[in-house]
Amino acid sequence: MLSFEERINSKMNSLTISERKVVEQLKMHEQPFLLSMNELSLLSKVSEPSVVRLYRKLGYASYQELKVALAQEQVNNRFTLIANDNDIKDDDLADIVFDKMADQLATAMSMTKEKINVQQMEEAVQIISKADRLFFFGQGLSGNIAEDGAHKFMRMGGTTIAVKDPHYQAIYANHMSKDDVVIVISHSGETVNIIEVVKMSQKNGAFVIVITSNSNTTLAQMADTLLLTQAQETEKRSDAMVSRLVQLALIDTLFTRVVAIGGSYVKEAINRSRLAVTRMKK
Amino acid sequence: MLSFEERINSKMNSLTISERKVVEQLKMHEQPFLLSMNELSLLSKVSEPSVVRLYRKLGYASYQELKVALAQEQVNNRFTLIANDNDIKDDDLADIVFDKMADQLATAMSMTKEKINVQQMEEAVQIISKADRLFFFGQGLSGNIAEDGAHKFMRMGGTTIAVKDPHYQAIYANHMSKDDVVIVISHSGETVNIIEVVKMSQKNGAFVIVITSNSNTTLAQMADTLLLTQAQETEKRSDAMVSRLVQLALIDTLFTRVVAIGGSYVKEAINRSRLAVTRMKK
DNA sequence: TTTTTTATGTAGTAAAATTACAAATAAATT
DNA sequence: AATTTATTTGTAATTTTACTACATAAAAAA
Repeated sequence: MLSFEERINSKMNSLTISERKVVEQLKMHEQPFLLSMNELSLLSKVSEPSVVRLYRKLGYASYQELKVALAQEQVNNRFTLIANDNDIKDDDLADIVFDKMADQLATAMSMTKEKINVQQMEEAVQIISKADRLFFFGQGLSGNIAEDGAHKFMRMGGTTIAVKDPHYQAIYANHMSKDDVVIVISHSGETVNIIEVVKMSQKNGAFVIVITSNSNTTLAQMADTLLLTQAQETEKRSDAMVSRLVQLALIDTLFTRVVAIGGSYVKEAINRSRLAVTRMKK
Repeated sequence: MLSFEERINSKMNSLTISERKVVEQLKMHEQPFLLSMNELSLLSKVSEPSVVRLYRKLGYASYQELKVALAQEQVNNRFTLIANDNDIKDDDLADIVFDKMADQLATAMSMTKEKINVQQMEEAVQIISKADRLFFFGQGLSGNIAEDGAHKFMRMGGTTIAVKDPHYQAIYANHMSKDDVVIVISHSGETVNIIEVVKMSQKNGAFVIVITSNSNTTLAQMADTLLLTQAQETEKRSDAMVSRLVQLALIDTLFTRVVAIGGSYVKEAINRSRLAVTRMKK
């Protein structure tokens, strides 16, 4: 079903002057779907039949149909408007802050989804599944994400290690082999230590998956598989927070896929891990 | 603005038999916003004035207004329907998995937003701002969230400690004072250790903020400030992942607010922290 | 200039929404 | 049980809205 906007765009040059006046009013008005045909014709300074001819040209069977379409699309426009003014201000109270964050997160998630290369990602899933050892490398705040990821994959029963300390990362990198997989999390993508470590890991044959928020970085270029969060850099104060959440969601996605293709064996292993934790809590 | 559904629910018992027949038809019909009043009255087997009386009772000024509301909410219902089929299947490839996760996350975020008590949360922000020491308690996966939170608040320059080990938590709890604030993260809300630790902290006068996903838990009941993620338990495999992301977003919200009311002094402190990290990376 | 085409409006009609009021039903009072 | 009162519902008339047929005006083509 074509949207009002699309219909206008495709028919604009075949519209008469009077008809364009009506379009003008419809676009101008806050809530055009509340206007009667009479009101609309008065506002547009044209006759009612001109209004009729317009919506017929646009492919609506009745004035009601036009109004319904406008009402439904208004909802979408409203969402877009909110999403555009989602900069967090100092005098926004907690609920507003949270709401704006939700908006930014939703946007970031859909932008990230656009950038996903399914083939590459599924290939990465295969490689993780067959990996001898799985390393999560991250420093600072990204270190927490690394730990979170490791914590999850650990439950599958394989060798999974999170490394936050740059020296330890270097040591591990020096002893990698071709059956090892490294998942590197970096917000900036330019941390010198990490770049060195990745270089060394790859030299030793390890497969490197990079999760970062910018494709124009040294780290991104080196990746065997690159997982990008966000396509646009908006320089908002909350950007780092949001991209962190998206990074976690990406790791969750990897995990979900690895479990899915792993079959019953893997699922049982995870179940055993869960039971082990539950037992301990008693 | 109340939704049609909400209006019905709040007015249902004050509706007459004829009026309920109309509601019945509106709910039944695929596209009720395309019905004329005459059609609707015929379908409902009542007179037209009965239809008028119904929408007046529901607070709509005209039949057109009711139709517009129904048309707009139909869009939402459509989204909800899509959102309801977002169970992640084993044969969903990575991009689909990620997409469904984004959907679930968006739903969870908006459900959480509904549950936010602004006054209480802003009060918590004030208390955190004035706190002598700030503790983040969490075990297992929630421990990573605790560390993430601590990492962030730490940059403000105060005393901020993440504690993942139950024994350490117990020790800290025993030495709390009335100027201490504890933020407890727990998915289940029933972890025995954590409950004991919270009890002890409160006994010593500490203020306890609980972040969990269910209000019917022991931990939730004990909270001085309760931050709930999700209102509804759907028992999906991905629920834990999603609620973890929402928990992080809640902590980000707290942090954003604390920084906002802290003014220039706090912002400078954070800036110094950032520079310190940047310098180290060179 | 005349003819043809295109654009627009006038006036009337049909349909839809709304109102005033009365009939019917149910509840309360005597 | 009868009468009054209140509530619910519908009938019929009125107003408003959407739509149509046709005429006029303006523009383009012959």
